Amino acid sequence: MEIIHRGAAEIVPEEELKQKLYRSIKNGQPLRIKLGLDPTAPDIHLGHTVVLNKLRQFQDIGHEVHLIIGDFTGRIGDPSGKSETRKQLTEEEVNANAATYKEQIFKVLDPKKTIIHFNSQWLMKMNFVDVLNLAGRYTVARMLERDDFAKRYKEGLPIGIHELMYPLMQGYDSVELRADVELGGTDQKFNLLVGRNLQKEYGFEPQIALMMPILEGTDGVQKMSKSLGNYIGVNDEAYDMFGKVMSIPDSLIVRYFELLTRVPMEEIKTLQSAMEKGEINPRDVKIRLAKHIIAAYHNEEEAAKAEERFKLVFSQRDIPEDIPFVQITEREVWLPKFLQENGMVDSSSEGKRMIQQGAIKVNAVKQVDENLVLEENMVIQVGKRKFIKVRILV
RNA sequence: GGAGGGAUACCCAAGCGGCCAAAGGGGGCAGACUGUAAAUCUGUUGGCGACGCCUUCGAAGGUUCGAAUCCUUCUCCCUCCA
Repeated sequence: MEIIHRGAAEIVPEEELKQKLYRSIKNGQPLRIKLGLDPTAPDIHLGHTVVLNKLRQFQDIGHEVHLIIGDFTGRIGDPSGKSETRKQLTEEEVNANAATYKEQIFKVLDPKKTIIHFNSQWLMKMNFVDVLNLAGRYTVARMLERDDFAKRYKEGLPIGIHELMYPLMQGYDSVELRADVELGGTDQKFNLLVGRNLQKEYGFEPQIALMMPILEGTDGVQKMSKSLGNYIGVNDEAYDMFGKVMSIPDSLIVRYFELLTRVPMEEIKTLQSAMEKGEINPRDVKIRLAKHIIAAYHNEEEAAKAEERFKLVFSQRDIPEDIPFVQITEREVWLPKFLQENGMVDSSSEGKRMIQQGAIKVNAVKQVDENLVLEENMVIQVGKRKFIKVRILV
């Protein structure tokens, strides 16, 4: 129970979960833990892993994870809301995304205890009678309890009938699955509870809703998301990951430890109080955090290497060893263009700006001239973290 | 169905015939300080081998030597009335 509690934002109702766990232990029957996935975003980042980690913990104590890929909604397209019409996905796209998902998700989950479903399996088969039957089990008033519906209704903004159906579809997945527990972010609370109610309506044992907090991104304010550019992807390079973790604000350190690592809570608490008392530099705690995270998605060795390189580049302001080479044939170059061609800046105008602002270094010396004669093994640096090394082709 | 108001760069928001590649703020990027933290200060924020040229102010036309600014049509959004 303590394991399950860690990091959880809310468990509804907690008492029932205890009973289910107890019963499971007694009769050796694993619980069915559900998580729904959107088939449109195949790039998993640490924000997603908050929930995945919790699933993993369930697996570790013997339970069974059921992932539902929401290919049905993805395939019919969601015409709702202001956000421009979501594009319909073809079957191939859905499958391709699902494959990517698996590859990334199994960095956290145990494949042996994971079962993947597609909700089109049952939703596609329903006819209008079935749909009405489902819809008849819920009322508009209850649907309007949901925050964003309530708000829109009050403000006289449009709510599509089909939008009212989405929670029902998701909830129906739980019915089909006979889910014991459904996980989701706190933003999913309403949907998870609809699932619970529908199960009751259909005469099954209702699921427990377990909400995990929404993780803040590296900026420390907004939720982690790819479009905001404040994410750390599970497929990120080890060194990159290290840098991103190091750039999070101090206020997030403990949270990240709790939600993203397997470090025991007592240890985290010790670190926290040590930081508060000033006995330990938050930076060093962050280094530990970064190593834990990288070890989870790469390995210990990579983590150590990343740390070493990080210290070299940032603490000692030195040039790292393993810089990518660019092969060139012309020795005399106009730097703004050269930087652009090698992906160091977006445009030559930006390149010029960078030079003016003193952001460009050649062999660790600030470069002020736009023209440059390249030499073998010359190291060109943009900003703090972008390096390339010159190799001349004859 | 009728009457008004609006659409400006990544976001918010000024501009209302030339001085507008477009004020200000936010965000981003870079520099200083640092611990690639926070806070602070500074610079920068369409493209182009560039004291000039090209594309941008919802879309398409038009007036004018000259338009983000005026006119016409269209699209979308908001407010009020029915």
